[in-house]
Parts: sequence; structure tokens; C-alpha cells
Amino acid sequence: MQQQNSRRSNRERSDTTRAAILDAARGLFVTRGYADTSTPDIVAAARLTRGALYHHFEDKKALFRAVAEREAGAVAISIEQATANDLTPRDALKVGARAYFDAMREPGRIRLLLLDGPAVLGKQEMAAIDAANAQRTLEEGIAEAMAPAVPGPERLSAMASLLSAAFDRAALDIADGASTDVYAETICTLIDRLVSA
Amino acid sequence: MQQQNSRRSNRERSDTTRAAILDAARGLFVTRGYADTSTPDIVAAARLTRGALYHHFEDKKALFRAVAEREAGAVAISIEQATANDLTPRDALKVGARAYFDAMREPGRIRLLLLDGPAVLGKQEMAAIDAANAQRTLEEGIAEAMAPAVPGPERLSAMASLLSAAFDRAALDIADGASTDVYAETICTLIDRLVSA
DNA sequence: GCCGTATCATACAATCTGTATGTTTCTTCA
DNA sequence: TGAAGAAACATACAGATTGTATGATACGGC
Repeated sequence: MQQQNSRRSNRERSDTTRAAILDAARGLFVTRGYADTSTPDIVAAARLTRGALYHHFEDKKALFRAVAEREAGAVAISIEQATANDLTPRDALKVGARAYFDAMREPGRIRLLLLDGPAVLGKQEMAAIDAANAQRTLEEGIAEAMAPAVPGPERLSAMASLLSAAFDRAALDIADGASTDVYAETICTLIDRLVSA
Repeated sequence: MQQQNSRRSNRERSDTTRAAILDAARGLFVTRGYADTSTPDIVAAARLTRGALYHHFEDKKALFRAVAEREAGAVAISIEQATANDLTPRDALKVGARAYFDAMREPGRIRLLLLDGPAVLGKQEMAAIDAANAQRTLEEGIAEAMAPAVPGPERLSAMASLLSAAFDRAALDIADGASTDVYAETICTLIDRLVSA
């Protein structure tokens, strides 16, 4: 006889508490930053205990990694949706940039992905999280847009990295009050001139 | 009767211990990162005690700020020296970029100024530290190089910010093993195309 | 030479992280 | 179905860290 509704499968229990911890952690990481957020505060916000946290995550850094991965995934999905229509490679770059700016306006993503992320996880790991596909897609986009005058792989990779850095900085400046339109236009001219060799 | 050479002025005492703390802190911040460096470790490396540290610096963050400021100042001097000769505005941008890459190869500067800095001090304060003059010089350089087709102040500021972000990313990638020459050339073409409106 | 202050050392309280251990709930299988 | 075992979670603990408060020593002005 299973008592009313208090009987839940282990999988179900794990999923809900894991999600609760992730949500609470995201909220605190965003408002206070990673360093100034304590695990007691996180579990208090999630109405749990530190036992649950350390059962689901190896340590505080692993929890942050999970939060950052989830956030980066959401950003990636937004961009994919925006560039799903068949566009010219050059327009895909521009539309993708605009979609990235819009996605990064979601409060907290700047701090999570561009400020705390690199410091907490290191540049390598952070790049692996969001650029696993982004870097490759960017390279492909640039290559197609510049065809047939495609630069060598090293130059291409460098161009993609620099362009992605410009995207990040644009998102940062926009979050600090700069005009999205001005930056979108500036990025567009940047793409145009970069591509029109 | 002043005992042999142990008599030093207060100013002298302060300067040496302050420098010792800064040096020790820099070394540890660079190798372990800000978060994984403890104040006991810092003062142990400086052969002092935490009392001295908290006498000279308000807290750990203030110490980091002092270290970062000193480092950013050194970078700025390197760039100024490199661009001191009278060059065309466009060449000044290119030479300055190259000087920046070289200056940032000094071990630890990447971590201090580009990774930990923004996370610990925030984007605003970090920008105030290194871009106080850099941003303005960059804008002037771009404006002169693009003359007479100078864009409006908003666009100009955006271009300078994006270009500076590209510089930073280039320094990061170079620190991760990318070729300095490839990135220097890529930055040069980027400048050429951006400027030749 | 003495008193106030700056410099630095030591001691302390509060907090946090990670782990170890205990308790409850679910799952499996005989 | 009913233990036995494992998973999920709570509690307790040890070590370390930060910032402050207090104490000792060296310097500076009168």
C-alpha cells in the first residue's frame, strides 16, 4: 500500500532535487557571483541540505559547471532556431550574431558565461562548453561566406576566434547599457569587410 | 644609540613590505589563481604575517586590485614605448597590437588581467584599470586612421571596444599555443579592412 | 627622553568547504 | 511479500580561511 502521493521513484526524486539545486544555484550565482555564494545559501534557497548537494555534485565547482552548461545550451538553441531558415552564409553570420546578443540579454548569462565561467572553470573548459559547436559553426560560416578565397585553417581559426571575441564583448557592452542596434550594425560591417576580401 | 642598520624610516619600511606582499601575491595569484590563493600562503611567501597584509590592504580583493593595477601599468608602458616613434595612425594600431601581444606573453598577465580580473573586480572596475587610457587611445587611433570618414562617437566607441576584445582574445589564444605571427597578421588585415572604409 | 602613532604580530570569532556517518526511502529478488 | 541492499538525503565533524580585535615594537615630533 503506497501512501497517497508521497511515493516517488528514485529517478523522479533525483530529477526534482537536482533541478531545484540547479535553479537555486543559478539564481545566487547570478546575483552574488560564484565566489560570494555559499553552499549553505544554495541549499537553503532550494529547501534542502548540503547532503543533497554533495550527493548530486562532486563539489561546488561541478555544480557551477552544470549551471553553466545548461545556460550555454539554452543560448545555443536560441541561435540555432534563429539561423534555421536558409540564409546566405553571410546573412547567417549576421542573424546569428543578433540572436546571440538577444540570448545573452537574459539576465545573468553575461556573468555566468563571460565573467565567472572563464575564471572558475578556466579558459579551456569554458571554451569546450560553449564553443564545442559554436567555434566550428563559426568557422564554417566564415569559410562559406569567404568562398572561394578561403584562408588557411590556421587563419580561419584565428578569424573565428577573434570574431567570437567581438560577439562576446558586444554582449558585455550591451549589458552595460550600450545600444544593441549600434553594436549589431557595427558587427555587420565588421563581417562585411572581413568577408569581402 | 641606533642599533647597527636595523633603523629604517617608516616610509622605507612600508614600501619594502608592501612590495614584498605585492610580489608574493602576484606569484601565487598567477600560478594558483586568485580563489585558490590564501592570505596565509601569501604572507608566508613574503616572510611576513597577515597583520602586515591587512595593515597595508583593506582586504584580499584590494590586494588583488593593487597587483592588477601594477601589471596593467607595466603593459601600458610597453605599448607606449613601442608606439612612441611617429608612425601613421594605421601602423600605430598594428605596432601597438603587436606590442600588446608581446607584453601579454609575460607569464601570468593573461590570468591576472583577462581571467581573474573581470571575475574578481567586475567588468566595470577592470575596464577602468586598463582601459582608462587604452580605450581612449584606441578610439583616437581608429578615428585618425579612418579620417576623414570618421564614424559617429557611438560607432567609434563600439569599434574600439570590439577591436580591443579581439586583441584580448588574440593574447589568450597565443598564450594557449597559437602562433603569434598568425594572429598578428590576422589582426593587421582586420585593422586594414576595418579602417579602409 | 617621552608620548602618540605607524608598523607589524598574535589571538580570536565567524564562516565555508568537503567528508564521514547516520537515517529514510526505494528497489530488487528470493 | 518481505528482507537485504542500494540510493537519496540529513546531520555531524574536521580543517582551513577571512576579517577583526588586540598586543608588542619601532619610529617621529616635541
